[in-house]
Amino acid sequence: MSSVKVRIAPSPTGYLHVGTARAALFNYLFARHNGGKFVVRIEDTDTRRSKPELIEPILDALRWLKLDWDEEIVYQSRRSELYGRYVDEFVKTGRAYYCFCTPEELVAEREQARAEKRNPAYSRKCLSLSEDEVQARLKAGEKAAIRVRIPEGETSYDDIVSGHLTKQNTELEDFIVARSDGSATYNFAVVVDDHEMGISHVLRGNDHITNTFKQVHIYNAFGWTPPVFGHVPLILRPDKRKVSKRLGDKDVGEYRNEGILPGAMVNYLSLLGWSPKSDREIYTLEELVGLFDETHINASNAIFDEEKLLAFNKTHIQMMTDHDLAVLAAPLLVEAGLTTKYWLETRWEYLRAVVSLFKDRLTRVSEIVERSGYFFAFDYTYDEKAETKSFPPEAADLLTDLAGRFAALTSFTVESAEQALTALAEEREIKKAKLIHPARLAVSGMPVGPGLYEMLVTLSQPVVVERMKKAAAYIRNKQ
RNA sequence: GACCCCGUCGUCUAGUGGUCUAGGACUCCGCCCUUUCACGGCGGCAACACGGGUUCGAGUCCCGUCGGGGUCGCCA
Repeated sequence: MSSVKVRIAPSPTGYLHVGTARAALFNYLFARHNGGKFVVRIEDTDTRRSKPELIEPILDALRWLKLDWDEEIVYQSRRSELYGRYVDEFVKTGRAYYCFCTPEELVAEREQARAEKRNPAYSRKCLSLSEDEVQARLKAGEKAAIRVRIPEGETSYDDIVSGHLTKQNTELEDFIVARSDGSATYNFAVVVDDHEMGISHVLRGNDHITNTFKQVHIYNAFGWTPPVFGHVPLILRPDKRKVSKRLGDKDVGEYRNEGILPGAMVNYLSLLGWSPKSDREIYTLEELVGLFDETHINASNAIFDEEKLLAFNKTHIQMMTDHDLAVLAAPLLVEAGLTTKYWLETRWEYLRAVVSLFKDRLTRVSEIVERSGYFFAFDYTYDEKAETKSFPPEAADLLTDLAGRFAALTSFTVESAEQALTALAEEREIKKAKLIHPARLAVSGMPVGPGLYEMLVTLSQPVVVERMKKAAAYIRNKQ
């Protein structure tokens, strides 16, 4: 495939949602797989609705996903002159015409059409205006939008995903290509840009299929060769509606804040509407680049299943090295007030050991905050429910005894700690559980957590001894 | 409503006429491992929307029905 160039064209009217992220991913994978270019174009032709302050968050989300782009970012808002030239040419050559209908009139027409169960297509009222009248009204300062004149016939193109698609031109209607303020609308600007930028393939959501016919018509009218189109299936909510910010669907940034790994998001998204045709599901971005094949894009819409995203996240966390996980966990722990940046930096090995204990137990990286507090401070309270079960009166004596034995160990290791505990249980003829549960609660305040002995060793001998003695005193005090 | 797209377990999917008593993953349920919670291992529940064709043979091809989604803006 020669000179592949694709683009992701987000509109800064909202944050990056999963649908756009997935489209970006497919375009990125397609470009990288074929040694082509992946560029970003900001579609902000609608000055009223576009919010410049949303551009950076969108780019940030793209960077976070590691979908790095080539070349300079193109802003449609800075290319109005270019569109204007083509619009003029369109009008001059008779492929478009002035329309003096006001938005209010058009809305009224549409409403009436719907009420009468007719199709709400434009009436073409202004198409029959005489050249003289048009010029006179323009000269008088009347505002006019510009509409394409759709000829009779049909428009068709070959879609990578859905095959040969055809639409009768009567279904297209004379859509507006330039607003009455002279600015080009989406369907026109997109064609000019994709053509000027040398875009070879357009992979986008199938909610654009209707637009594609309109755009293909413009390409044809200009005598340009359209890019190859591929309409990927939509990502739906569990209620089967298109994902939408309005309905409260999370954007990529929110998933990021919730502790989702970019690799997990990319991996999960890659399998929504595409398949490597393999039983394997876990891949890195690099592996996906190697595997991506646009002919394997599905045609049917997919429901976004957060449960499965979470499962992927869990797996991707397990795939990380202790060091990398520690890098992610550190700022979260500091932010939560559990420790300080300086403290962690001077005790990196400790952090790494702690993180390692939790690696197989985290669904989200952020969970480490609420689960590992006792590794950084001895200010926790004992879990109430666990206390009634694990801190019976006799536990005080047992903890004191166990603390003494731990203190006496010359080498505090997983093996020696377990041996000491086992020995005590045997001597007292009690189940090990009678020691394990109180010990866990004493040193962590929690009924659940990492393996007891690993946890003890990581906390260190003096800390463990101190905490067990404190717990013993606490139990006696309760009596 | 019109037009367009789509239709395999609850969800994501494999399946390109016979190897399908339909495979994998998530979820859920058992068992093992572990005297915690997980990880891991093993096993289980669960689907070809329906009806006609075509064919020796259809999840796979064709048509229809039904169902779902999308679009119908001087938004993108």
